[in-house]
Amino acid sequence: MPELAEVEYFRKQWNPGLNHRIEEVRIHPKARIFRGMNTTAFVRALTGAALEKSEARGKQMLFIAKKKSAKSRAWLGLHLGMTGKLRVERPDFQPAKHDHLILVQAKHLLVFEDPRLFGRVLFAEGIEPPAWWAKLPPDLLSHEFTLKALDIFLKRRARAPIKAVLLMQERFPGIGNWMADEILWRAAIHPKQPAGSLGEAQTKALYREIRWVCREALRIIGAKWDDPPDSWLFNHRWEKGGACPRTGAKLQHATIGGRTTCWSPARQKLH
DNA sequence: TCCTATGTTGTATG
DNA sequence: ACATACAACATAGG
Repeated sequence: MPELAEVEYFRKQWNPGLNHRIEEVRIHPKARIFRGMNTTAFVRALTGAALEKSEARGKQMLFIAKKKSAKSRAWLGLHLGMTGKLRVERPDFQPAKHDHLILVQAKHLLVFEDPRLFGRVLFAEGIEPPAWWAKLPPDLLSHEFTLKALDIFLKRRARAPIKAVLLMQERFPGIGNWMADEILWRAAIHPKQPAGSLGEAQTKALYREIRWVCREALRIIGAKWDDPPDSWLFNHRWEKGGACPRTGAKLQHATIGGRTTCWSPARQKLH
């Protein structure tokens, strides 16, 4: 489910737990979301610590916790994979099958559920943010994501279809399958077009629509999970026999870059 | 039964 | 070393 805006929405679901102590940590230690980590140290570090703040960068989230009078902090990274969700429950809630991580507080349970287990938990202790957080690529709405940076990346991935390139988190953190399709539809670029073959005007349009879709998705979905208006491709891409909201022509589907892709052949032509 | 699903990663190949 | 493509991961629902 979660791309940029959905991740931001889920991050805020744990806001009721900020500035409150974690009394207990309940986990399914063998769940795949904990792969590669020391769950014993993880539970020990978080138990008794207070949640200070949280941040989201692309599809990654960071929760910071600190024990009273400790110098070092506990850095909890969460990735929601395909089906992860964060939610809050009352303290007497009985965990369900896919609730793999629960931070128990006096007034709330902070729950991470993930049926398909493609999500991931990261953890570190220390004074400085860990490398897996500090080294994330620049936000697409920051000044560091420039037209020039976009152009350089497209030319390095010259032969890959632009749809596949937009899914690369090292340059487009937070973009997922539906956002990539929405961006290409707005920029009138065919998803199969090789990234290195975009002309100057196309690259500019792509840059503009990347920023626009990120901003609007965060505003509409990230805040309250409202539905985008019907003028978006988003509302039509999964409809049976769906039509392009701008041309009225029938939408087309194919697997591109390993993912089901939707586009409007009337707007997005292969050059 | 078979196909699909808003994601990443390990591995093979060029 | 770098770029590209794709199976694999695990579960539920149509």
